[in-house]
Amino acid sequence: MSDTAKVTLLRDLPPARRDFLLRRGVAEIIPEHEFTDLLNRGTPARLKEGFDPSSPDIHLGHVVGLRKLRQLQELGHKVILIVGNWTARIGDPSGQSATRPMLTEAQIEENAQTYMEQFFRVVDKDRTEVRWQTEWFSDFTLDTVIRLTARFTVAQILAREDFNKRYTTGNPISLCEMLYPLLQAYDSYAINSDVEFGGTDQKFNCLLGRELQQMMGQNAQQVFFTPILVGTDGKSKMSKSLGNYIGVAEPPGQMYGKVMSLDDSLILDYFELVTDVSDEEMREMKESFASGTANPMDAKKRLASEITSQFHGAEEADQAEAHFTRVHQMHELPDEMPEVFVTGIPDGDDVRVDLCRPLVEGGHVKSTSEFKRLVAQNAVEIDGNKVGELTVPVRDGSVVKVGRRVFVRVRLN
RNA sequence: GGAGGGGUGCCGGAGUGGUUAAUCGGAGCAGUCUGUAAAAUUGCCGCCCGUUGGGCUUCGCAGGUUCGAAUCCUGCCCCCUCCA
Repeated sequence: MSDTAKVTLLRDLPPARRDFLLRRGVAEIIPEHEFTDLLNRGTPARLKEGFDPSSPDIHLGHVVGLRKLRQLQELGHKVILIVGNWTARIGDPSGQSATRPMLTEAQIEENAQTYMEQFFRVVDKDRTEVRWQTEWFSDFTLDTVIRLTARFTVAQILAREDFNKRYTTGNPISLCEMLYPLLQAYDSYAINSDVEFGGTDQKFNCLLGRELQQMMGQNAQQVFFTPILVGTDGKSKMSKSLGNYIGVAEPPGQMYGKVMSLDDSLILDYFELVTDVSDEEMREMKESFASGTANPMDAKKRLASEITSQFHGAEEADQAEAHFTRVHQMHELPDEMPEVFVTGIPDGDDVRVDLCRPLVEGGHVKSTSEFKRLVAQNAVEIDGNKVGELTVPVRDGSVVKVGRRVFVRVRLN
């Protein structure tokens, strides 16, 4: 590990850039003056980010912090990615519903690989050190655990807001869960972290890391909090369990579409947290929305395009936009669509076919019942005409539209 | 160890013998409308069937009572609260 890598000092950056780094998409830096000192030190800082490989998908909510890591890497700093394969194995017992099945090592390994693949779509792999928790937790003895837990008090742990709320409302908290912040704190010690990154909801865990490091004779890490991104429901934090997320691995069309379905009120937040669009531009947008001189839809298309191109490149983003404009705004057919092969009974110029089975088998419709419902709801069109029955006349090349998003071209066998 | 409460569909949460495939809310899907896969509004929302009807499988698990059970009985598993 060499510290000889070139590091760009914070004070050498143009003020605008410095400001962008320290203000844009930042909730809080603790303590801020130490952080700026660190960035002026001239040697690579060790920036810690951890994850549990219990679920492999990264979404835009994570991206807020990952973008910061990336920006700091560009100055020459180093990211230490911690794979929480030990904490994931213990399993997070939160949630009153039945015991969560323990992940096998193979599953954890698989999740971790997927996660990292997605992680490195934002963060520079060459400036990242990947460390697995097993490195330090595997040979922990009961003795070590006791000595670790002896450093903290129940009151300290209960000070954490969510524990506190659960405790006072009589909801269960398992001992295991109380151990969780300690383990995360220990990670900071194990890798000698300079700064830990996380959303504001990680405040307690990260600050505990500071304390533990100090107790154990290390420099206390600083903590860099990024704001919580609101999910596609417009209300709650973006999270996988709530299903209100936009994943970084989603196909471009879907990603673009999901952004377009965001509530207008979220547009500026998203610009701020997950794009590089300048503050001035954002200010202009805000004014134009207020004065009614601009259509939020146009800003949202810009947003969707910015986000999509970050993960899929400009070309894919343009295609996604073209598709969106064409299909959802102009109500025309997409350029490309999957094909289904059918056989049917000749009927004049047409052929009568039962579309249900091929569509279900092709995965375009969930079930037969679902298809029937759709037909009954006037949601199925063939070549632009609504159909009200299950067996329908088609010809080779006919386009079947099911609902708003599914387009399929019919091929006769 | 003692006392009490509870396990319902993707989630939350009603329902305590029949008209309940199961109120309601959220999520999801669809129609209309539109400035967009926004908003609003209406409908759908277990699976299957040549389908204004029929079949099958659902209310922790396994049996039982009954013409009939998510609802009653027995056993088992799991969760929570309080006391110790």
